Amino acid sequence: MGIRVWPYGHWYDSGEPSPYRDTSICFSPNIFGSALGRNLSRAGADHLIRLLLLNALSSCKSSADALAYQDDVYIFLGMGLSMKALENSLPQYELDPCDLQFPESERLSPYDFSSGDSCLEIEEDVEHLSAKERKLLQLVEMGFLIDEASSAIEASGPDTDITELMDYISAARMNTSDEQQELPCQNLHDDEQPGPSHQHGGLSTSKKRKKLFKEEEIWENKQEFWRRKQKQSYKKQAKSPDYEDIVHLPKLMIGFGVPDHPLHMSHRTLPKSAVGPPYFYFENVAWTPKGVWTTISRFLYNIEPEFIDSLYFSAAARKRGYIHNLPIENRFPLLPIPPMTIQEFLPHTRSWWPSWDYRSKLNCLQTCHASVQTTNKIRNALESWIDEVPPERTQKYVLYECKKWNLIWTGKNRVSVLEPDEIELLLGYPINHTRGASRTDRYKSLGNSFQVDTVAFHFSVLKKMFPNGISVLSLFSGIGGAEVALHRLGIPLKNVVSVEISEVNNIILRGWWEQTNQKGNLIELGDIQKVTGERLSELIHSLGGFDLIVGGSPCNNLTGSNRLSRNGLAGEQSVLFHEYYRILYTVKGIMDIMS
DNA sequence: CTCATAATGATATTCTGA
DNA sequence: TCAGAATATCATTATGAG
Repeated sequence: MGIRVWPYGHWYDSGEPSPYRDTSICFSPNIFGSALGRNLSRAGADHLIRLLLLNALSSCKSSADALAYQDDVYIFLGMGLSMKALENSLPQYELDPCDLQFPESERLSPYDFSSGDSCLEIEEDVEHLSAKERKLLQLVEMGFLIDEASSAIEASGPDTDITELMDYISAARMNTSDEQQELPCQNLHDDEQPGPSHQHGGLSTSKKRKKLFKEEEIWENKQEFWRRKQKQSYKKQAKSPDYEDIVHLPKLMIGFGVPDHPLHMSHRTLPKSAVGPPYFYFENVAWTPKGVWTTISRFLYNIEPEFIDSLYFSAAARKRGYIHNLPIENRFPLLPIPPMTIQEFLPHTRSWWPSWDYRSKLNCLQTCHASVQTTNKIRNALESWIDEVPPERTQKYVLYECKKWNLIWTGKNRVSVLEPDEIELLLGYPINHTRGASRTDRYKSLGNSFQVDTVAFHFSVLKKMFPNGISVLSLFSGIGGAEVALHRLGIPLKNVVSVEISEVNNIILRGWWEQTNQKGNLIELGDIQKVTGERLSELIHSLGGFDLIVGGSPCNNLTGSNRLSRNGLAGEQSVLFHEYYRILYTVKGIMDIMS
């Protein structure tokens, strides 16, 4: 007897007998698509089940978890079933990972069936700095030059106490120079100290220089430190063998085309299985760790991601990848067109904007902003250059910080962070959209949201299709970027089911819904992991299906700004990507049955 | 408890000049 | 063409005040 593999969304409705009646098993359609709905041979099923169990058991967080993730396999256990039960239901299969023919790279770590705990521990964090490097960086941050710091460590060993190392360096300085050299932290305002970092810009001999700022000095040294470290790691790693498998980001991030730009692509053909209804729209950051977009695309019908920089829609950059099955013909931009440069958007900054700050666009709006310390340091560094243009090294330092933190000029030598109101406008939201939440929360929610004009450009094709309103399933809604975009396009919102766990964001969306006098239904669901197939089925039957499924899954573990847990798709928050396509497949499955 | 503040690197990619 | 430099990046955490 063969074993039938059921696509999730069909199993509970079909009434056909299955050896796993209480367990639904779903594979990524691209990997096991050929197995879906077919009767497999005993051997084929055997292999599949083994593969599935191995993957599931090694990636499941605990036996009580209903959901198990692995890049290419997705399992959903039916109600009341635990991993244990699944395991018990298959006693005939000897589960020994070693006798399976996995490629070495996919070999799973040993696991223990009796323990419910995870066997998938994230490997020890990306190897941090070595003890030696840590010491070196510490000294560099104190203002010592890299070369003297590293020779001190070479001589005394990496375990030497930091104060001893400092003594060593000052002693060494005494020997190499007749002049008394003081420690950098104590005195940086006098004449130069010898060292490589002073060769920048050939200014070391200039009498014009009045002050040598500690901040600039340390910044330059740190840059040098990371440059050297990068060089080392570059040498170490040869070119990656699976280079071709990786989705490459386009040089010009214009996707399939943006307004006022020659079209890159006028139409495309989608795989049959991906064609709507419903339409779907997925978003995430463009710059992810290697291979992430390849994986995402594989789960979403191998559709080519559309990489777009919101630079072409506003005064701020926002590089994102979008995977969707919307038509791309006859798109039109949202009106009015917002200001496209910083100077147009913030005219009052013009009078303070130095000529050497060549920026006309802001960088990506993030969830964090610069500290007052940073802006003070910049002011201090600039204030000594009365009536003259600061030297190149100062300009470089200031520009680096301004770009990094999106600082704008609000006074003579004074830079400031953007206000939440300004960010709202830059992202295309109505002003005061997030008002009411704490300042911190506003920055956070806005930093995590869609750029409305960009999304609206993609959604504009829906306007003709749904003149009587649209039903939207909005996953990871946040502050409602998709809803705002549709509303601004003039597409009536018939039903909106918003799945968002953050109460702050829910309040913001609800507030907007009321303020804009929406006539449709707003249904709020909290935790996406608790949205079951049954619940979706109820909703689909009562609302008559969804026209659009939109969502941007958490990017926390993908973005380069994350210093601590940039673990890729397996990371704590970004793993919820799997929920996106689980729900997409489920809804698609249920709607297929209905039609 | 909430809120604000400040300190905390690393990576992938593009650019550039020889 | 290519090595090295330059650039950009939807963040997390500890801490302290109220």
